[in-house]
Amino acid sequence: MKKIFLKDIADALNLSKTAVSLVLNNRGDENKISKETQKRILDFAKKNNYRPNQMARGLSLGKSETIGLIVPNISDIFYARIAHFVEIKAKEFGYNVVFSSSNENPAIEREMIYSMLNRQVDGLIIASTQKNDEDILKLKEASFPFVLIDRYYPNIKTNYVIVDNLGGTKNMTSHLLKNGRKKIGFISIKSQLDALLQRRLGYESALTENGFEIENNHIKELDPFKYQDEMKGAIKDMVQKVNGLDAIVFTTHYLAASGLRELKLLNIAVPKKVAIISFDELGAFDLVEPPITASKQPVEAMGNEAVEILVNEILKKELKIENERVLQTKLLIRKSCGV
Amino acid sequence: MKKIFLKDIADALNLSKTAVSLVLNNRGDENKISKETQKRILDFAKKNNYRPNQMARGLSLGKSETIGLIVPNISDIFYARIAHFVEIKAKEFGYNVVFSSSNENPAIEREMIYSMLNRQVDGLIIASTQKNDEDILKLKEASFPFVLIDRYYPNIKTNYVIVDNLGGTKNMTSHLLKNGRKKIGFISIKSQLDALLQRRLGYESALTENGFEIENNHIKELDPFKYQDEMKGAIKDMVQKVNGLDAIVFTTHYLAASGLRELKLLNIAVPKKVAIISFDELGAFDLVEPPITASKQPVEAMGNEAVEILVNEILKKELKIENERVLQTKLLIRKSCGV
DNA sequence: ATGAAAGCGCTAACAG
DNA sequence: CTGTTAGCGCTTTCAT
Repeated sequence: MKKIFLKDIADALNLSKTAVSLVLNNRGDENKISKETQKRILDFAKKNNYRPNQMARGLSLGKSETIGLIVPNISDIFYARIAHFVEIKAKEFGYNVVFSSSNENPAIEREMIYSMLNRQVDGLIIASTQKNDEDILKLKEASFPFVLIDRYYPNIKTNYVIVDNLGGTKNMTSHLLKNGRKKIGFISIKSQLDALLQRRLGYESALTENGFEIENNHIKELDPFKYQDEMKGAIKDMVQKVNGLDAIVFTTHYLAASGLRELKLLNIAVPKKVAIISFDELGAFDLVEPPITASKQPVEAMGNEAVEILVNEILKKELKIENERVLQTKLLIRKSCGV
Repeated sequence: MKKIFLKDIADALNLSKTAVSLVLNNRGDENKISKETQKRILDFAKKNNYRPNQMARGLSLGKSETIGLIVPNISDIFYARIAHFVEIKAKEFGYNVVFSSSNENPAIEREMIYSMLNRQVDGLIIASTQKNDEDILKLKEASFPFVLIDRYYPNIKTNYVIVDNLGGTKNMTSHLLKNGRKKIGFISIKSQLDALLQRRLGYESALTENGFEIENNHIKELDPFKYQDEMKGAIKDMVQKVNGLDAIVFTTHYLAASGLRELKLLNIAVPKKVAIISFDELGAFDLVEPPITASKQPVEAMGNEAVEILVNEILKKELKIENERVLQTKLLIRKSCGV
């Protein structure tokens, strides 16, 4: 594993660094370097396991062939799966990926954005805290290639790949209604995230369109960092105090998991007494008792499209086409809403 | 967001690049640069949002302040959680992390190792396919800082952070025995991974030490990529053909999930007829019906320790101390083994 | 067809 | 205390 440099191979072969560099970058023909010389170079490089120093290369070229991925939390299975597909697709295009978690903290997100810029990533995929208008705007003004994923800024025109949150939740709520539920609760996270707002709107519009009232005490929005503690109270309130509540829409997989946990502890029969339904799902939602009906997000497509848009953006430099993609979720019907 | 360089600030302040560089790297005092000059530099840099180009810096310094993480699959919740803790700890030490998935393919793993070396990562954390002795040896010979995580090479002396697979599984099997199970099956993945071998040994030693025979038809090792298809047959074989089999040890969380799925489809009562127990767990194992008893891996400690060892290694350069850590799993007793 | 030389942005001897 | 200079390893223009 002794390191060998461009110069070493030029010296060994009695050629100039230029020739070697050109050939190694597939520009031999184009520069009319004899087939034979090319072969000598290629062979020597392979034999000695030549590997260019990417920092030097990057410095010279002004690019790193790396893309940055910033998510709220890489250990959330949803973002882990996004990362997985981003990685695969990025690799197809020859890019590596560096990742960072913002932990929903806009200050950290900002720091991560700049840290990645310093490291000369060629582009950024961001599942933003959505409290960072300023930096997103700066990226945009600087024409730095980036695409928002999962969460976008409704007021800023950017590339993004998101999901139809309103439609998905409306669909979920309608499903409950179709199954005869009359008093449907809604448990979400207290947050400014547009996705969460849309999910609430979806829930509300399904109710309204079906002739139901929106009752404020049917709606709970929990603290993002204390939802586990608050869940029991929320469930008690809704099921025991709000008379006859017979279903709950959960806006995230972890809320649904937590909610089901509490329902079980409180000995409330699901779906008999209360039906539940979840936006997005955990790996084992089909094994849970009862298996939870959920709107599944198209993670693979999200990852793929984000990378495609980004790479497109990186390569086109100036001539940008803004891409705004809204993908559909898919309702997986299981037992938690009754038969 | 106009980019500003070291030279720009030197020019603007009528100083040399040296002075600026020194001050910005906190070596102002050490080089006896006047407090006042230092302040001017710092202020100007902050005001103009100076951010050094890390590729240039890295090239010059011969390091990147980045560590590489190679795992089989970042979308496996186990590795996602490892990645999460690795990231947090790395950040504490000022390192970024780039990740790659090998998809259990040693050729890809090799490619990723070299790709990361090219990108001048300062160190590597690898959950190896364990079929890459050659490259691991090369890293070792080259004294390149790295630590193995989750999977190690028993025959190669390296730094590693793993888990007591044998002990964990032995513990699990004993737990079943203590609960009165007499005919315990074992479902694993067909693989050369030492972890899996150890888990089998743990199972076997628990049986032997308690005076039970090891029956070959109580043991199934499924194809890593087709285990879902093979699971039904395995379960049928064991439960319906192997007379009176009353428990199954699963060596991974996804096997347990898949196994439970099939047991349910076959209408086999868990734990009444067959108890199950899992090595490691999925997020919702406490919600599953029945909640699955599982040996939980200390992911946070694994990630933390791997980074600590690695950083230590990176900074100490020559003077290495080999660290070999074996952490304990924790048995979470739930309902799937009977009361 | 091939090579010399400058330059990417930063760090660090060394000299003053 | 500060500045000059060389150099990290690679690419690329411009001569030859």
